[in-house]
Amino acid sequence: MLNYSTSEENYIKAIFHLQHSDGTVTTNELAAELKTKPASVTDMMKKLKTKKLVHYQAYHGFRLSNDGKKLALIIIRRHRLWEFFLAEKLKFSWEEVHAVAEDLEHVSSKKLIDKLDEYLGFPRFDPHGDPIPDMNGKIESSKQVCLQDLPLNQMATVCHVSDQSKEMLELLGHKKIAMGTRLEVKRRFTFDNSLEIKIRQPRKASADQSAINISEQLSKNIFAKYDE
Amino acid sequence: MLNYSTSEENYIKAIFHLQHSDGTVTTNELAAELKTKPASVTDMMKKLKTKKLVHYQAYHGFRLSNDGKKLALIIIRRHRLWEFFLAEKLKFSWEEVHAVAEDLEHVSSKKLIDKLDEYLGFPRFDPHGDPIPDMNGKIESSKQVCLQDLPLNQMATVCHVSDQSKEMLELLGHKKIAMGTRLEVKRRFTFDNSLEIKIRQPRKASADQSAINISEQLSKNIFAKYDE
DNA sequence: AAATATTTTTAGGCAAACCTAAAAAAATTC
DNA sequence: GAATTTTTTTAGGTTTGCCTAAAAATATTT
Ligand SMILES: [Mn+2]
Ligand SMILES: [Mn+2]
Ligand SMILES: [Mn+2]
Ligand SMILES: [Mn+2]
Repeated sequence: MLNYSTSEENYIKAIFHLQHSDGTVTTNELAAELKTKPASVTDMMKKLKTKKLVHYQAYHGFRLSNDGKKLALIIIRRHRLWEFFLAEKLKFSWEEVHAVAEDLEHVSSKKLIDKLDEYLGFPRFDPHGDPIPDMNGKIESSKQVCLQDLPLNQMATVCHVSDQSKEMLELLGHKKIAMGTRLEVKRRFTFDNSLEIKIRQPRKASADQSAINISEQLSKNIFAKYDE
Repeated sequence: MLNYSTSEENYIKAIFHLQHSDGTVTTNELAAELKTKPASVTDMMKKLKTKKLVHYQAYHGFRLSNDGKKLALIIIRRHRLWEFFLAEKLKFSWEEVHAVAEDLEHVSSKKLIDKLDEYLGFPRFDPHGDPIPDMNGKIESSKQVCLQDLPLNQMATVCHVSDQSKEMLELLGHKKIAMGTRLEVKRRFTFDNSLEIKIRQPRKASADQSAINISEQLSKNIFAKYDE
């Protein structure tokens, strides 16, 4: 595998994070994620396409190729191992590790990362609970939990609904929740254990991100997997 | 202190390494050190001058300003701490650490480096025996040794001659060795403990780098300090 | 001190990664 | 399905860091 610039790596990682199962990623989404302009994204997509890291057709979004996915997992592996090192060994606090790892992840020596992994005792999760890909890019799929058990602000993808009654489906339809819907819990009200959640609209960058409410009963029947 | 690019940092560090006591550094020297072209060096010197990191006058070489020196010591601190980490904790071999540290040194979080320093137990020397600057940029001046005790290929600066007789000075003059001469020992012959040394010509980039021979008797009377 | 050789700078260009503004395509609304 | 809005791309520009070739300054020889 060749060597990629910091910028290319940041794009690849961002696409990986935005892209889920099915998903193609849009120009505006990626621009928002990377705090850059849509025109810059288009430039970069053309380049990444010639390097065969993404599938891209003008005006129709893009997704990682197999090589692109492999690369993304390498970068995520680096990132999370460094986060673990910073928290575990250097006693950085939980919230500080990300920013520093954002730079360290671009040091590309494979030997460095594999030795670091060994030194740390092959940790399986980073300080945020996200799984660390192994040497072969294998990543533990994070467990599925019901919405009640989801940490606040943890983006997750709906993957299971335990009650499939007509009434339940009616409610889900109304709330615009379906299999594959990506959401995060923004607040938990202790009075009645109701949740305030935000649904991430696919193919809409900054569209109606308004929060909706979920009763405890409903939340216990919706299961989701943490997004990476 | 502001943030500098990887390229700027590499230039600053290279100037520091080439510049000794007195010394101004020349365009060709720096170009050779950085494996770049003289024209690129001139471009960068103009920029570093406007940033007040070097004193530079066209056609008359350059040297680091006080700020430039401070920055150089920060980068060298990072570099050597990472080398120590790689060798000591990750069990990298002696010769492997440099290349990796060359990248890690550009991750600029001060907190990262200070915590790393603490984690490593405030080491005073890197795996090559070079001193590690402390948090304030203070660096231990490396000890002076006679040429016999100098490790092979360790660039050093002549700083003392114990025998000052006419005969000795005549010989030194002939061999073109003087106070401040920079040299390195290339071979040691076990038969008679004579040394083959190379003298680095100041203000001449790739000039007559031919090796000369030094008898054991002479070598024991010449003292030098490791260069950084 | 002239002539010659070497070193350094200038001039002009290129690639990467950004940007703004305008044009084109796609999606949405009427 | 036509009009409007939104998204995406194109066109053209900037900065950084590099390059080659030519010109200018300095150093060395003769
Ligand atoms: Mn990054
Ligand atoms: Mn993390
Ligand atoms: Mn470096
Ligand atoms: Mn070293």
